[in-house]
Amino acid sequence: MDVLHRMCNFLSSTKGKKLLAVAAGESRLVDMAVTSNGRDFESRPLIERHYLLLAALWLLMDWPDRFVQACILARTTQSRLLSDWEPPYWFESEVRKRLDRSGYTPTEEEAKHAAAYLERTQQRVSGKSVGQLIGNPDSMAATAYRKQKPRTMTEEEMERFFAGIDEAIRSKPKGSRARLLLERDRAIFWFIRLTGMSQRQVRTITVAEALALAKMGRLAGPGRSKLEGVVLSYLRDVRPALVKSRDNRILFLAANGSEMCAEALRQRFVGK
DNA sequence: TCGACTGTCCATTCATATCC
DNA sequence: GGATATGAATGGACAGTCGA
Repeated sequence: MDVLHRMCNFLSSTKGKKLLAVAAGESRLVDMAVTSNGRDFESRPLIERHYLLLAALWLLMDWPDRFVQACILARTTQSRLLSDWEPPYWFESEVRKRLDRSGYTPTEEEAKHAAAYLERTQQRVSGKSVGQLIGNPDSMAATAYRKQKPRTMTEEEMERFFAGIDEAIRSKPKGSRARLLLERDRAIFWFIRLTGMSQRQVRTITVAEALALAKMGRLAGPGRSKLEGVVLSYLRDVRPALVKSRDNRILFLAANGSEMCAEALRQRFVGK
């Protein structure tokens, strides 16, 4: 009962919404929007509770095979399922044993099932998508579905990309942390686009170096004035709200005021 | 207003691939 | 072969949200 209650809450949370989607898709439940506004299970409308309960029951039937398969498809790992509570042994042991992805090597059979699921749900079958589903995009099993390297974005696609970021920025309240970080991301993207720098160079470039590059760098014409505009507006509107120490000379800062790590930068890119 | 809770951001760690 | 990039798993910190 404890697990069922926990699953109902988990499925309605952001971290559990992918698992809920898989449960709805696989069980042929009528898909229904569940608001993730921090409410607990008891305070949700009856129809939502009914839906969540059905999804949780479906997942826990045929324990543990169905549950594990759904978690793999939803990329839900043991740490998300086991954090912040004390699960019963029967639940914890199976979850740890079968959903701990560290050092995991997927089989061809698993890749085949993942590809079939992607096709069934009308998603693109690629090395990356199959690899993500089976937990290791670099595995031999996933590589078999790999096609060619992604091409470089066209100018038109690039414009749409930046328009998307602008739209996301406008959707956030002025002065909010989320808006601030999006504005920083936009500056980073423009900086990379205009300078062609690697992510490592962009992470470590100082304010002085960036200003020098913008004012007298190798860029010519509109590119240079655009770069200068990007740097100056970032320094005026965004960086002062992120910087914690006056001694910090790094241009692009993480939300905590320190230099961004490679993974953080990559995650921001991938998320866009 | 405040406390509980959720969601987001990102640092750390490890494994592997790619480039020079 | 070393340096660097990429990708995944994990968990802590903290901002945001909501109800009492």
